[in-house]
Amino acid sequence: MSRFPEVNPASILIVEADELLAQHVSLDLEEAGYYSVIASNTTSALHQVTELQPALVVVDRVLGGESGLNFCRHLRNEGHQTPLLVFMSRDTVEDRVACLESGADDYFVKPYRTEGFLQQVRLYIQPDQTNRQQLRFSDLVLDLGTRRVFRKDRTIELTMKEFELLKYMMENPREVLTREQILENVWGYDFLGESNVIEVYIRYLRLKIEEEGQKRLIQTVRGVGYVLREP
Amino acid sequence: MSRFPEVNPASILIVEADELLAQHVSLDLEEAGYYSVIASNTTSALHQVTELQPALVVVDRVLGGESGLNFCRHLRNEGHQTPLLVFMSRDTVEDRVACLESGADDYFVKPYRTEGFLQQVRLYIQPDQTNRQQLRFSDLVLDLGTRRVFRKDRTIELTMKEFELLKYMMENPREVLTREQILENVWGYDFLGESNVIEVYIRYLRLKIEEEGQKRLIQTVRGVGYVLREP
DNA sequence: ATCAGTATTCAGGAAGTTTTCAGGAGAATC
DNA sequence: GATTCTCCTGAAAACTTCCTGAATACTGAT
Repeated sequence: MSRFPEVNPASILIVEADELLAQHVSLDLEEAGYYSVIASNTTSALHQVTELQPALVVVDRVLGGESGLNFCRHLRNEGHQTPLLVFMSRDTVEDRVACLESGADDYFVKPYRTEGFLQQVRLYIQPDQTNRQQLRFSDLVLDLGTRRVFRKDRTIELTMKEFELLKYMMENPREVLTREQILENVWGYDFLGESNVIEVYIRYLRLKIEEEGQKRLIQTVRGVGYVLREP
Repeated sequence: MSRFPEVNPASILIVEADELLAQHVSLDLEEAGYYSVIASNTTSALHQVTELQPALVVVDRVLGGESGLNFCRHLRNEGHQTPLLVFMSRDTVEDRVACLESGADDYFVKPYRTEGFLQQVRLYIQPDQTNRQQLRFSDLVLDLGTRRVFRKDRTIELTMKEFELLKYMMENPREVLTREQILENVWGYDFLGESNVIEVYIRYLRLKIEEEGQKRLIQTVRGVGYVLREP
């Protein structure tokens, strides 16, 4: 178990089709100490809102064909209370009204000034949302509350043993864990049987969290065990 | 076993663009019995943190264009738990808060007083991190936890026998080891077969750790055996 | 020049790991 | 209580990597 308190920044979802702008916003937010995730369309965004449960959502009014305001309405209709900020290109009275009517909490105009934007963000982030119990490693997030994992925009469901194993590894990142250690900590055995449970479960985890040519995070250390480590 | 008891000082990473200051901090730390490594930019620093796994990281808030605090945040987001100390030029309430919010554990103000600085360092170096088992010889670091070797900026993976052999040699630096000793300690044989395993493995090690015209550390002592010694 | 000691190369076998599969335990549903 | 489903776990085959001895080339001392 970690001796150092985990810093658990609040997550913010950016719903933006313009990739460059999205990256820009993301950097600003990370610089301010938040953890941000980008969704480029409303389908993905909707998924993220329900799964990741961000503390705040930033939506562009125009999402390449789709309407950001419709997205806001949809979220509100579904009962989501997450604070919503809307990016706009123009700033007329009608625009403002349309924004707020769609369920958004606030809006701001592109091009935005970083400092003003961050002030607004701070205003809407709920302080207690920042303390969700999560373990992070690289682009992997393990939510201890919902017992789920996120990687990129995928949500991964884990079974009991898979979860325990990944949790143990994420509590000891970059440390080579021997089979003995794993068996003892995850299975509670204090002997080394001739079973290959560990191998099988490592495989399950790899299948789930290393889909489609993503970089391998669970590495084999031949003759010793396994490590969670970036390639 | 070596006549000179191997001390195992904790490694400290200094992330500082100002070379003079970096050297100064480094000297202070080495005088206090620590092993220090300097990184002049965040890219290099990130690499060192993941590979060398220092017991403590000292970061300057200003890194010639880059932000030290962003570096702290980045580390925390990636799941690193290493204690972080931040150098600051000013000391306002906002500065302190910004530091701590970035995930740093503590801060101190330039110009620093050596004694106070060292006290803080001692405070944050965890006793069991001090024992992050590493063997060092010249610019070679053997990490017993991750079972890897670092030389300069390179990370080298070793196989089981290579690791055991290098470990044995690094436990007995500057000592000429006979083939008998090596066979007994690394292979567990108490007889001298007519095999040339040792030669072959010495070669493997040389290939891996003496890349590209670096100085030869594993020397042959004709008629006797091998030594780990600087040229 | 000779020769013992060392370096290099290589290929087969040993050891370790991945993958697949099937049966059984236990929970959930009807 | 029966049925279905998911999850867990051993066994075995397929695969990969590492280890090792043998054969050959090189080196330095006398």
